[in-house]
Amino acid sequence: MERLSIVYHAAMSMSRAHEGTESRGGAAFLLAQLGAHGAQLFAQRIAELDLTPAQAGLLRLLGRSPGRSQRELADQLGMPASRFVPFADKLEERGLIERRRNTSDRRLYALHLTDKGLELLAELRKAGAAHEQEMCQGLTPEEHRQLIDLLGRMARQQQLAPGVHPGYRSIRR
Amino acid sequence: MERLSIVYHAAMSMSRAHEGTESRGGAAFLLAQLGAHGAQLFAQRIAELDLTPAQAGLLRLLGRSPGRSQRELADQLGMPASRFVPFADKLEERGLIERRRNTSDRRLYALHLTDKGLELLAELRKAGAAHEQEMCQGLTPEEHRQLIDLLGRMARQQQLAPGVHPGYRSIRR
DNA sequence: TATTGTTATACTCTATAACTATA
DNA sequence: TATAGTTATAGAGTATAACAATA
Repeated sequence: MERLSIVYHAAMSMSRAHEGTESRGGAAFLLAQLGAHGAQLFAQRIAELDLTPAQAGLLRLLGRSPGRSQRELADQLGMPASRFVPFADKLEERGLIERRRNTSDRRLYALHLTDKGLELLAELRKAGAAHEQEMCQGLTPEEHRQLIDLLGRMARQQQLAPGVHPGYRSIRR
Repeated sequence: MERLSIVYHAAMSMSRAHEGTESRGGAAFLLAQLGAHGAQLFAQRIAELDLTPAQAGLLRLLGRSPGRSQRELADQLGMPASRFVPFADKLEERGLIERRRNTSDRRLYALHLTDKGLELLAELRKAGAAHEQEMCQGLTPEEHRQLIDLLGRMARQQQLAPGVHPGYRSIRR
């Protein structure tokens, strides 16, 4: 594997020799650039579902672990509880999520997806798969796997929680 | 406080349980996650130089191509001209850049780095190199080259301009 | 008349903190 | 007394658009 990728890298360097040796910066800059670009594309894509990235994040979160309290969810999405309330209100008005009172501790709401919310989450996953294709269309399947491996290890090494990223705050609709 | 530690332990036990085979999402999600994370780290790092990411972007831009007009620069940084004025004002007050009237077309200002600005740009480049190291410390040198190659090709395929990324707008100080 | 740079204003976000109800 | 959820408010940040100077 290691030897193969070295050979591959050398081959690509040669094939790129024609196209000039433009410097696009280091990995960190490229990550920021591609990450922001991809987030923009994804935001545009899910706008067709009338969703913002933060709303999509909440739907995904509820799909994986339903019944969480608003405060837990707000923390995980990186927003203050006071902002979470009107944020959840909109989704509730659209019939995508519902608040259920916790019977043992009546201060807490447990948030759940409705059937309609589940359907939209399925649409969202299709959009995510299409987005992945769009972003990685320049890579071979093997390179695609390689990239996911490298990025996954970096994410773990940076102690990033799987499935939650700190950029929801800054992406506008 | 109590709540935070519960969340923390839950997250840690999750990531430990699935270590190795944990799904961290596709490449697009990892790019967004790592890009946002890296941008945050970088913002913290250059805050020691009393710079925001957007300010750093302008200094780098002027380092590569001095003498541009404010409007050109505002467009490239993705901000309206009306916001660019007070933005450049601050850097001018700090003696990092200067506005020079274009003699042939007296409507235009040509923006240049001062000597002090050039010195700070050198510091900025050191910070950038250290940041690159911090982000990629989990990779071997060969893997690092591989990653830059893959990302660079993706960036070109997505028609992203080298050295400018669309995220300056959304990153806060 | 068009364009660069500038200023003013109105608007959107956002966080802080006060408030209620439950514990 | 402490916490979940909610509401109110004040402040920051922003874009829109009007303005002045020059072409």
